[in-house]
Amino acid sequence: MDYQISKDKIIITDISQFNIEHILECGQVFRYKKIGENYVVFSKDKMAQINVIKNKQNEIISYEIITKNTDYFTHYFDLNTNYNKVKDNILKKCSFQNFDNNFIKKAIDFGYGIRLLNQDHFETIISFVISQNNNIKRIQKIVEEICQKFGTDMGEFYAFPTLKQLEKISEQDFKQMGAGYRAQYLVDTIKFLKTFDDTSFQNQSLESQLDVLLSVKGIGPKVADCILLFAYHNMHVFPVDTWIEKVYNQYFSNKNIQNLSRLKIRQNLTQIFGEFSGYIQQYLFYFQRSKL
DNA sequence: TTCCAGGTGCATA
DNA sequence: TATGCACATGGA
Repeated sequence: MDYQISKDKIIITDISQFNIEHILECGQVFRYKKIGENYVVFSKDKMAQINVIKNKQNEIISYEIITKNTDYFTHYFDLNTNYNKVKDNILKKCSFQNFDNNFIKKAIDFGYGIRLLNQDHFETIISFVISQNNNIKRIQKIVEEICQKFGTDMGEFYAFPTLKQLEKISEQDFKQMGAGYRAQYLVDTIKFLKTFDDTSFQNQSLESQLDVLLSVKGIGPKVADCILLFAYHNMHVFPVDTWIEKVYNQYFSNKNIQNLSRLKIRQNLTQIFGEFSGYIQQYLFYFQRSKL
């Protein structure tokens, strides 16, 4: 995708491939604020303000990303991927499978401008442990409180805590911040992160990466998939949560075979979408949730 | 009051 | 291997 980058600003004019509302509100990230039509997003110890630029007819013509960390947010927003090609490839997969792709088209149209973010690894791991059996508003609230109470004061905002800062948080602290029964999972996860070698993890196969993540008490198949998708940008995974389960039962499943296990649903969907699983998963999740 | 949310661990068969 | 239940919390 085309974009112009300078010292403290990135300008995006291809608005078919970038829609900040859809990118941030589609459920992949929890640390952002909406200010009018503009957004501020926080990642690790960095922030970016995304301004919507309109013409006289009140139509969006571009976005500007204001940040001191242009390189970081170029990668964060996945700006070097062409999402028009991604969408074409998803639809090709459907036709190759001789698949009724009408609702897929609808979901992709609805979520136009979604991009799969490259989020901070540890922040994503902690956030998605909190996410289990929880709703997005509460997840956002808990993550924000963790930053405010234990992260470094950056002036305009609080950074996500470093590993050293995370180690100081007790199970009782997490409970006080509303984590509920996940508090002990969080403490266990942080203990795991102390011995975690992120570089060697990135060089492992998907299968062994899943093994590593699933060995942590509190990380199951769905959270592991979310971590691999949203932190490590692995598009071969298909996180199946309650919304994707609904999508599957409504559109994909043979009406005679209802209530497949989430594991089986994941198998079927990754078989259809292969290396584009992560992308289509996000469009479908956002589309299904919008129906409420 | 009950149900639900970007589920998981554990006991049981 | 698979199924069923408990687990915190707050909003609808």
